[in-house]
Amino acid sequence: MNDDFDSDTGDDDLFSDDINHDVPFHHAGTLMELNDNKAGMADLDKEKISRIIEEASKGSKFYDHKKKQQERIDAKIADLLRKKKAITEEQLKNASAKVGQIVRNLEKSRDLSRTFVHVDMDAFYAAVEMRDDPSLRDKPMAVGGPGMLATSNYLARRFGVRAAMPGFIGQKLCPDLIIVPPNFEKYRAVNAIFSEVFAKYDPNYSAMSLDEAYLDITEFLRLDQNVRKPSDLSHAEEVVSDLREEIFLATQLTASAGIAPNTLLAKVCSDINKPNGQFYLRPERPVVAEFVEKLSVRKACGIGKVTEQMLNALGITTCAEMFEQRALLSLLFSEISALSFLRVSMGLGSTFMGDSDAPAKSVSNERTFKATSDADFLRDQCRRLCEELSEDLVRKQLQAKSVTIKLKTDTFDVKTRVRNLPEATWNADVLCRHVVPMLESEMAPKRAFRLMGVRASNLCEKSANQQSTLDAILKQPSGTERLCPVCSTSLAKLSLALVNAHLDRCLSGSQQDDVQCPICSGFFRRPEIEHHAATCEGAATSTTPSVKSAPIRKRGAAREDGFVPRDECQRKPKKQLTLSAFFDQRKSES
DNA sequence: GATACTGAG
DNA sequence: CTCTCTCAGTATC
Ligand SMILES: Nc1ccn([C@H]2C[C@H](O)[C@@H](COP(=O)(O)OP(=O)(O)OP(=O)(O)O)O2)c(=O)n1
Ligand SMILES: [Mg+2]
Repeated sequence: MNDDFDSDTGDDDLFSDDINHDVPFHHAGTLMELNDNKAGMADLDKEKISRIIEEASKGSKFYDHKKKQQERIDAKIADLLRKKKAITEEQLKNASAKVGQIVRNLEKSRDLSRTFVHVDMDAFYAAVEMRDDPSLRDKPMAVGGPGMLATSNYLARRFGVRAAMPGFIGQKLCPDLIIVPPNFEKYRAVNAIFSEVFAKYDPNYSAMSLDEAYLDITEFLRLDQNVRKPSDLSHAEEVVSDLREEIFLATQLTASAGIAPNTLLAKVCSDINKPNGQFYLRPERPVVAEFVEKLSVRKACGIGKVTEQMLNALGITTCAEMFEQRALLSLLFSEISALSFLRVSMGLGSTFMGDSDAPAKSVSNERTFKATSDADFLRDQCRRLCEELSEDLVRKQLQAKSVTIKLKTDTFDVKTRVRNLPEATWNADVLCRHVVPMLESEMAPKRAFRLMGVRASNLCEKSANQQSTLDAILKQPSGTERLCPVCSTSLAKLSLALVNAHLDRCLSGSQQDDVQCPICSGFFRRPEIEHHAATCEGAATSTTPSVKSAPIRKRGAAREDGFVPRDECQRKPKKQLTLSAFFDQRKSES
């Protein structure tokens, strides 16, 4: 075991200047200039920040919930420490031997041959808003609403204003804080622009969100023949500097980047010289070892607030300490967790690109509202969530075999209930018929909810085969009226949800005579529903969103339990095609 | 298999 | 007044 990971690291200061290459740009008077005013007159220190936050939240239901949550974590930690106490020398010795073997294997698998870059836009949403409204540039601002902030600019961060903080608390920390509502379409458009830059450096880049991506530039470096001025910078640093410059020229926004031999390290590195900087970690084992040694475990992607607390309780703060305790950790945590801790502490990370086109495993839709126990309101909310989810499923050409309802009480306690469906579906009515009973069994006169959500999982994709038939349908001249391919009823005036409901029912060959109107929940005979629904919908959309009372649901005959006719979405490869064709049509119209 | 928990952005 | 939303993976029973 003398080949332990940290056994041969030198004493050189590997963070000295010749290794830590910070490469800022020097655009005169651009965004994001932190007037580095010293012991900030306006700045708030940590004490003051937490005091204000504390005062703003004390006594609230949210605060109480957080407290209870923390108590559960403390109990878990106490458990962990008890478990640790019970471990014998003998067990530790055995574990140590086992882990030693794993360490050797991991070490053998270490690959320093590839160059990964993690690119992360600086204060992304806020930077876009500042770019487009110069009056915001020298002011503390955040993007979001009074209830929640998505991010803040760097000036606001000095006051402690951060992402995932409610806006009203942000304003207590910083009375001059300007809160701008988000423009997601804009961020998507900006993302599309700099994504083209990513693609030039790695056509296989992997986007993690609208503002960050991993690139493997190994290949690019091999092919890059650009002649550059002599400099202290490595080839990789030059290239990444170019990349960031290109992003800036294309968007007027700055990005930060980390360059390292794997994605885990690249991500950590992108944070080091943020904003508008980059950090290069040389692909040499001792350099990586030294780097990781001092690294706080919290910096590793996957180790969050809770795990950090647990590790801290074991006396582990840095990755070096985590490596020292590897045998103990293998006894206290699951195999998966222990292995991931070990990899982090050795500075090992992924050296290949994640599947960016991996199929989705779930699709969900949830909404927070004013806490209520009103049954009609909740059922109505539930139905809307199902309808919206259904549209999403159709758009993505996915059907669900399981559906989950999520409820959050006014005290912030969350409950989820799943139900497996007899047949995969994307039909809003079907989803709804399964979800509503789950909702009802959780409702109690006393209990008020502040959030409801519906999730589709166990997804199956509609086949490409079906997709092609759909294309044929779409080729119809745009002037022609859209008819239901099964019953030939005109569908021109119906909304996406209604067309969905109609087609699904028609295509399923359902024998059911009663059809429930998705708007008013009333039941109608098949030939009448389309006309009714069109008018009903017109009325509904013109009224305020918070319609308290939908008409009472009358239920004719049998089948309370949301039973789905067996052939609802079975068979009919061809007809399903038709269905999706319709939706694509509608989508391109709107 | 169902539900809760953790983490990310 | 006012503490998000979506998705993935893991833990626990
Ligand atoms: N809880 C969160 C965290 C982030 N975001 C959004 C807003 C951010 O602009 C964007 C990118 O997230 P980052 O963590 O990269 O944060 P920023 O880009 O805003 O700042 P930084 O400069 O620290 O990267 O994602 C969000 O909506 N909700
Ligand atoms: Mg960012």
